[in-house]
Amino acid sequence: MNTAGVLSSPARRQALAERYEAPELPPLDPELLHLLDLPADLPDELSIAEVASVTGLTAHTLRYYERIGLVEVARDANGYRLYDREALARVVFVTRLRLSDMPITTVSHYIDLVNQGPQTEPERLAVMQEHRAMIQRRISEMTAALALTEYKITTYGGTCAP
Amino acid sequence: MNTAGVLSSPARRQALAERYEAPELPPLDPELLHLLDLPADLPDELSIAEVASVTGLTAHTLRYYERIGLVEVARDANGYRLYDREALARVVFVTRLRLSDMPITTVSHYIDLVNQGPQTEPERLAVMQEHRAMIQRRISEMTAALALTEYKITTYGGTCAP
DNA sequence: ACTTGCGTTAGAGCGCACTCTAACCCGTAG
DNA sequence: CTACGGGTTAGAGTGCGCTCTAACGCAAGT
Repeated sequence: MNTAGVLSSPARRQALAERYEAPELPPLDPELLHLLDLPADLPDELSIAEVASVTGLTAHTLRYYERIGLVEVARDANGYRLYDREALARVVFVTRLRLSDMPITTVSHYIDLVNQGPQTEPERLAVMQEHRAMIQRRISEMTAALALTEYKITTYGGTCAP
Repeated sequence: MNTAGVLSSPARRQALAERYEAPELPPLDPELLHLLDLPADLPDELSIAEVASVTGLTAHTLRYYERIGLVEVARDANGYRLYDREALARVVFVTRLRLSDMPITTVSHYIDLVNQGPQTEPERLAVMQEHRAMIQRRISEMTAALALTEYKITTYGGTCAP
């Protein structure tokens, strides 16, 4: 069994950090895409700092997600959080939904549905279908905005006219 | 010269609304895309309610944009706002940048640069180039999220695993 | 023994972008 | 005359999603 000491050993954290640490670019959003291919050879149980490293979220945010019921996390003998594979998977899943601007209330609702069992599958499907529509709308807005921006760039300088 | 009475005549507002009114769908975002092809035959001066109709913003938001210096708007004899073509163009421009998630501070900075004259063109270009990069990042995030969502939809129900 | 560094909690605070309120003004319709 | 439907202002309030603070616990190093 892991103790808090082992989990937070500098060597281990170092190793994790070297392999998986989020590039600490500008704020939170940008390169979080690296989440989309998390390696499969992570330890079975991670400390909060390690999950933070791997996901790019802060420990504060991870605690917040647990507080509002997005994920359940086990504790060790000292009361420290131990993220197992399932908990990590949840966090990653939530992060991906958040990255596509799904409101936290909706994420929360979806997770409640999953927790309620398989009879909620039709509703989950509906949630995802609605979310897909939203993403598609957002992508076309962004594409239009990209066109405007390209136009401003190629015409240089540019005014405030649309 | 237009009086407030004429500007806010129900008939005129009705006519504008019929032709241009924003579809009042869910919240603000969704179909604001119709902004991307504003008709060219609008009156020369619009009241705040008319600009609200045409752009889909609320009058509150339009006043807010003026307050924080995103646009200057003339007044009639009664102190009512009169949006001329230039003011409308600004509002539309700001709205498009906002739709692509440019923070208001950045919009504001860009507009300050425009107001400062042509010698700021290089910096404006830089702002737009950075914005383009952000949009591209956002589009690829959304595309990845779309793929995840499609996957969840096709595999039906779905768990919270990533 | 004490400092360092990680963790814990409850709860307060913050930044953003609106959004709304209260009190008031003006012109037309009934 | 008065009610109504527009407009005005300064300034307060809201909802979201974190983000931080304060006070504390444990254990390993010097």
